[in-house]
Amino acid sequence: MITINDIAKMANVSISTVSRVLNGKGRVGKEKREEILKIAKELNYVPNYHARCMINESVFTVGFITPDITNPFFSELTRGIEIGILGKALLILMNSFRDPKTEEEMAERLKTSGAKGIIFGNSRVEDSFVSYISKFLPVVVFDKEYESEKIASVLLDNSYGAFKATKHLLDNGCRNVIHFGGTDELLVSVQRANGYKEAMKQAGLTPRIFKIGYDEKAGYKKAKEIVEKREKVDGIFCMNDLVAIGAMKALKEGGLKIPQDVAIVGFDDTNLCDYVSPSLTSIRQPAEEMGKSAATMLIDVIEGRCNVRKYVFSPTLVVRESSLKTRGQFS
Amino acid sequence: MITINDIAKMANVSISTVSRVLNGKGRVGKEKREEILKIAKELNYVPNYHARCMINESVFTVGFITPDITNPFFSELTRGIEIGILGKALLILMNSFRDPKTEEEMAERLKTSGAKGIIFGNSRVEDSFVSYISKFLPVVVFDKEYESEKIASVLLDNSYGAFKATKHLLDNGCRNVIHFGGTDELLVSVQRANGYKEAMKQAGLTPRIFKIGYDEKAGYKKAKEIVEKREKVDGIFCMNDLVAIGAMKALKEGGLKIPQDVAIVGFDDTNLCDYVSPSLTSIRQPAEEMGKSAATMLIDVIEGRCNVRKYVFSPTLVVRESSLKTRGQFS
DNA sequence: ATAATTTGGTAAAGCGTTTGCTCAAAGAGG
DNA sequence: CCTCTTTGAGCAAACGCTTTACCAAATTAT
Repeated sequence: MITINDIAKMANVSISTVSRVLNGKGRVGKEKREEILKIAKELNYVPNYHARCMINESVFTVGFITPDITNPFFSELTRGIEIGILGKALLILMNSFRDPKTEEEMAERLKTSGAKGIIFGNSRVEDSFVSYISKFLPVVVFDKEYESEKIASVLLDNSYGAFKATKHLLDNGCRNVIHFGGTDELLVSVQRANGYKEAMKQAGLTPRIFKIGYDEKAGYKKAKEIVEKREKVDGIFCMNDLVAIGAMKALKEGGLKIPQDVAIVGFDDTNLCDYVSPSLTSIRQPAEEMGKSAATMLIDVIEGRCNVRKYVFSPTLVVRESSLKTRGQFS
Repeated sequence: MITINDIAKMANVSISTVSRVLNGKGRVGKEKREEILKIAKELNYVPNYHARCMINESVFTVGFITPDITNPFFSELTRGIEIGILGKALLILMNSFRDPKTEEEMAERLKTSGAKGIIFGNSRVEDSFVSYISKFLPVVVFDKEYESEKIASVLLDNSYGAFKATKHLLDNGCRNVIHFGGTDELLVSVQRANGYKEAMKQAGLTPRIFKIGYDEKAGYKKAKEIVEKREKVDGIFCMNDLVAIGAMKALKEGGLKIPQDVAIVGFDDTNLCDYVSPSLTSIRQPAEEMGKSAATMLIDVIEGRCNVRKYVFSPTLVVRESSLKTRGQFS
């Protein structure tokens, strides 16, 4: 590795002179300046990042722990975060595959690796761990709120979104609406299940919830089962778009028409919704915006401009073909 | 920030003793050891990463510059890379949105930020820039090969893949097969277009290539145009799955049946293929494997175990419904 | 001509860790 | 009782860089 010292020797000047030239500070004669610049270039000199960091902390890194980057919702979120921190920090991406143990290890890793902040995307880590890690560096958490001053949140009213989705199915003539949800360890799952239950209750119907998971495979598998058992189902509210897409495949394979036989609503409103057929009605989370907010909030805290501690976003219903039973029947 | 020095003062020992305790090296009396450990814990001490890096470079970072993390192919690739570097390094993810200027800036940024290596995912940076940056730190490039010893490659035989795809469409009875490709700046686009041309030529047909882009929108827009102009087209080979999915939507909206009226083949074999309808025939790139290879190759170079400089993967055709014209007609 | 200021440059003090060397005290062996 | 080894702990250098205090020469003002 070539250092500022090597350059100094070559140019027959002191290291401080070299440093001044390289940083454009102080006054150095023109000839020496150019000489030094030339040598630095020739030697492909790159200032040592870590040495630099020890003095002035210019560019730092923040970590984003995501359950599954393959899910378009999270990739959009990631993009938002990237935009939010642009120029301020570097983003370290980590994929936990939804394993809480892995998430903890990753956070620990970030902590010992000089990261200046962590964003938890929709994670299953225990509250106690979040509190613990927040003692060391600022934290932003998606979809979960904490007492502590040190922990910022980006929230979406999930139960309201789920309520809307379910209500929409009911309003469109569905009576036997079931819910494909995630596991109870994930708060988001619980909230969405609650919204669904509430809507069913208000309509005087009994909710049926299947806790199946978060991806296409899970949706496909369960829907397949339901088709084979010929269960009486005319609407499914899925906890996310991937599950919905998986379910749609199974239903179609079973010869059922969407939305005429079974209407479907997803969650997240990923860009896929437009491109599956029938296009998928979904509850929109403004992923990119949410990511951006998380990032700016984190940067603010890191740079000592602590103010906002919470962002709340509203879900909106985006109606597409997969849920329009009535119109579907007559068109 | 709390340092080893603070602990030393509190415990009335020298900093070297503290360091020894914390690192489990050297011999320190039991009482002092426990005292020091206790104080460190109470103070939430975290060793300064950068100071540490200046002495022994344990955990380092590598950067991955991806054109579009939203594309499932790249998120799978990313996952592969993550798996490949697990435990060795941290991954810094950067999204260039396919802008070569941005890509250069990002690489420069990584360079000055102490990253130990860079992976370029399917990028449009100029060769000269890759050569330049490879002087500073090891580089792995997807889909492009270089002379230099310092630049490793992960390759896929794109033109063969495209050839297979086109051949498959022709074998299934298509005559008017067109190609939705990317722009010429991206080598992958050129290679796939070439494979397509070759297959058409062998069949005695004239190729028609539209250079449209890389996402659903691009595919949708162009297909819409073609539908509206009522062009004579019975097969489309798309440069990637997203384009294919966009095209499928436009065709369906135009009342055309897939595959009966128009057969479609994509590229990448992302997990979406199974879930669109009709399911999408595609050319498989083993994304996760490729990512893993890139990562291990990079780590090998960084850690001085330089050996492999190139990985070549083979594309395979994965047949699904969207291309089976003949069978489609009779089933 | 002298004092005041500008200009060009050096030397040294950190930043937080790790580690080789030194040294004292304590225990073991003769 | 003296030497030899082991154990415990400190000093100081090193990692590569920035920054500040400081000095000398050159320029300008008085």
